[in-house]
Amino acid sequence: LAGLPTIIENMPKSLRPRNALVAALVYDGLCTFEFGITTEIFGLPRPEMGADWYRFTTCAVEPGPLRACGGLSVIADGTLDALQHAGMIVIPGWRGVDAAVPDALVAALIEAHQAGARLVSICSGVFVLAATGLLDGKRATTHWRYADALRAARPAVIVDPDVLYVDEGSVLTSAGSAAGLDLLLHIVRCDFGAAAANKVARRLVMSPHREGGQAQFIERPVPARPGGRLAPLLDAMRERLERPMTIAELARQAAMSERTFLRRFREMTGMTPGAWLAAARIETAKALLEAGVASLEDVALRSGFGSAANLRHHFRRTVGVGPAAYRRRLLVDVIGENDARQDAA
DNA sequence: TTAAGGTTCCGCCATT
DNA sequence: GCAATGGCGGAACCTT
Repeated sequence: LAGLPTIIENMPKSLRPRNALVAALVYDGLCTFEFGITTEIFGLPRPEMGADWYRFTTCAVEPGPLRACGGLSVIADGTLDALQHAGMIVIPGWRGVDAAVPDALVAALIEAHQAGARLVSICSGVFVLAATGLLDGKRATTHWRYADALRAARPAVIVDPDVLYVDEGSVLTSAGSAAGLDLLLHIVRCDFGAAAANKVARRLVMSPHREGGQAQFIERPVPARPGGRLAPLLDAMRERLERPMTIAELARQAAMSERTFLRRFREMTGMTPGAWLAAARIETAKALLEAGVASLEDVALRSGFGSAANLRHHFRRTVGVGPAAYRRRLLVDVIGENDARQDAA
């Protein structure tokens, strides 16, 4: 990543945001976490990203100091009038799924959208976006708990509760709270390329791209008696993924027969032990590849796949590309653009 | 990529 | 009578 500033400097204009000003909405009952991640991605000084990086401002929906979750008071930079200058408007979680959206806010968002602004909602912020009518006929997502409420509030919106975010071009929506980070990183990836998104993700100490949808985070009923017995074993399995584990050994540790262990495991996790181990090992392998571990044999041994051939087999089947291709893809988007332009020159 | 041996998973049924 | 458990056998999958 040493050459990142140069790469960004030479980046084609099509990859750059047309208008770098990001405006975050602030209102009474503001969700502090979602406002915070918006600030973290777009509001922190990042001189290493070059002069074209986002500029950040906040716009108050209502006058005066506003209350945010956690007892904070917030004074915004400007009012709704400032939205007309923004290239992107971020709407953190709204104060309630049934809370009315002020007419002035709806009008300001529609006007900004017509002027070319991208509208981005996190979690229940989608209810503000839906009120504008700009989501009608489009796919959108929100926290899985609010999916039915969104369908009821705006039947014309195609609600997909099983994804982390939906990009419909000029309107983008994300699932609950932390999925907002995935959407904001996706926006950075679209605007500045994969290497820039990876760099921001690394500074956040998070994965640059999470696979899978919300279903994996929806609570499953856990049987009170046997489920509790397996929880320590799952922790132990996570801590020694690099070692081979047999069903017989795991069942013995859980003090159950193999047959009962398989039943209890599926009830608790929704997966078989083999599938659970494979998924956990794939995530470990991805982290090792992203961290720059050199040989695939080493990645395979440290993630528990035993051999590079076995790692390739599972990785390709789960992720869709081989581990080497996955590692290359972390940088190829931006560097490839740069190389192609140099070739053309 | 393929093949073969080993392992896992699950339906079924008997037992507790 | 019901629910939980455990063994068996075969198909599917994994590993080398």
